[in-house]
Amino acid sequence: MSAKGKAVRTRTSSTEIGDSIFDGALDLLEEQGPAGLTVRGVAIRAGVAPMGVYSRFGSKDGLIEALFVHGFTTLQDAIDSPTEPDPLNRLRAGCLAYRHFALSHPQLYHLMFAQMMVLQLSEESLESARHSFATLTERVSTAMHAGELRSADPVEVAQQIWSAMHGAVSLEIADVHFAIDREASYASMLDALLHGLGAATR
Amino acid sequence: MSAKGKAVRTRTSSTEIGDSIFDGALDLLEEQGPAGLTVRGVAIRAGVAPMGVYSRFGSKDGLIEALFVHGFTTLQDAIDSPTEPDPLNRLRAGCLAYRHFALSHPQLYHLMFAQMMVLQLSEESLESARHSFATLTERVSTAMHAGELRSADPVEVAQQIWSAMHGAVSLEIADVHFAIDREASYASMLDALLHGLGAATR
DNA sequence: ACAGATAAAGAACAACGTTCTATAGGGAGC
DNA sequence: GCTCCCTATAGAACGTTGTTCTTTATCTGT
Repeated sequence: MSAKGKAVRTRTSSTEIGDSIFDGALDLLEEQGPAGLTVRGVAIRAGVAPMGVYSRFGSKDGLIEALFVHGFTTLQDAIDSPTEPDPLNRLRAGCLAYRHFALSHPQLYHLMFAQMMVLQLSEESLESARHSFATLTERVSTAMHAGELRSADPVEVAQQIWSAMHGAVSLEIADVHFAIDREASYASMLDALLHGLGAATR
Repeated sequence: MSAKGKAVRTRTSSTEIGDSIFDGALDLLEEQGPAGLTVRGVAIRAGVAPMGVYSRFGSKDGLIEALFVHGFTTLQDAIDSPTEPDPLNRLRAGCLAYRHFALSHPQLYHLMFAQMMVLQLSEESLESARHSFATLTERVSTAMHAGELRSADPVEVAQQIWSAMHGAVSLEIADVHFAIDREASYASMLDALLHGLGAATR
């Protein structure tokens, strides 16, 4: 309050706004799910005005799109991070890391795939999803060349593996999972599929 | 308009309102996706007042829950409908019917799983999801008893199959599918998994 | 036929995403 | 350092949404 009784406007340094909003959105999303992602809620969390979402991300959808890209970029890193010398083991470890990412960020993972049917996504954003798929395909291809998986179109095989992983973690984070040991169930499904694709029994 | 210039209220027979709203919601959902599912939009489509959603379904969420139950009930029928004499073939046909259902009702399928992470669902509604899973488990169990799948906990195995199916169709209806022949890709993944679970090579 | 309960229609309210208006930060020029 | 102007920030207003409240018509029981 100023000496004249008028409210004093505070103003955030413009270099911090984008990050504050993005971090606030990420936090609110995991804490409250998609219902927590309101423009006002994010702005309050970030300590800025709601208009900041529009100047920085263009719209609420733009903010969601930024979360989408961040999610796929992080997912790609997860698939890519294992460094086992054996190609099949490296692929498998990447698949385990996939689940770990999803379970560590359940709401973000859910948003990434849910928004594909909802949001009008830019080519650039879709590219981030494609990159994570390409990383998986590359790992599959390497295991094929090493003779550890039956030779086939690596894209087709990667699609199958991705489908299985996505289905498993989606049901798991939604708590629609009736198996007792969820981690073992995921590993077992993965091994059954890899075996069906030509891997030696694990 | 009455002779006195006052609008004449029309009133729908109460036995029709619930069905009109539900059918309107189902149509709008498939035509426009979740964004089309507004209370006013559904009411207009059904030719009733928005308040009808509340008296019949309790809330917008209640309407969505009715769609959820309808979806899972229909999905269960799809899994259950094949009558092939051979248990493994019957299971496999049910899995193909699963995909057919999802592709025929992409938005409904998406809503069914998306809402699991969003909606506070009644025990009754969750039971409809469990019933469709139980049907799949039963089919798995029968194939095991016939010696066509390796003996294991049928729940665990059904969970794996469901995960793979769910992942595959989810990515397919979201158009995140890089394989050339999607139907063949699904069948191939299914067969690889069933083979890994003990089925003779198809 | 009449009365009362209930649910249907229509209006109003609070919260939402978005756009508009007022204000302050930051950079350029002197 | 000071002034001016542009831009982005905060705050307010607007249209749409889900929901609740009020009015009105249907339905049931006597």
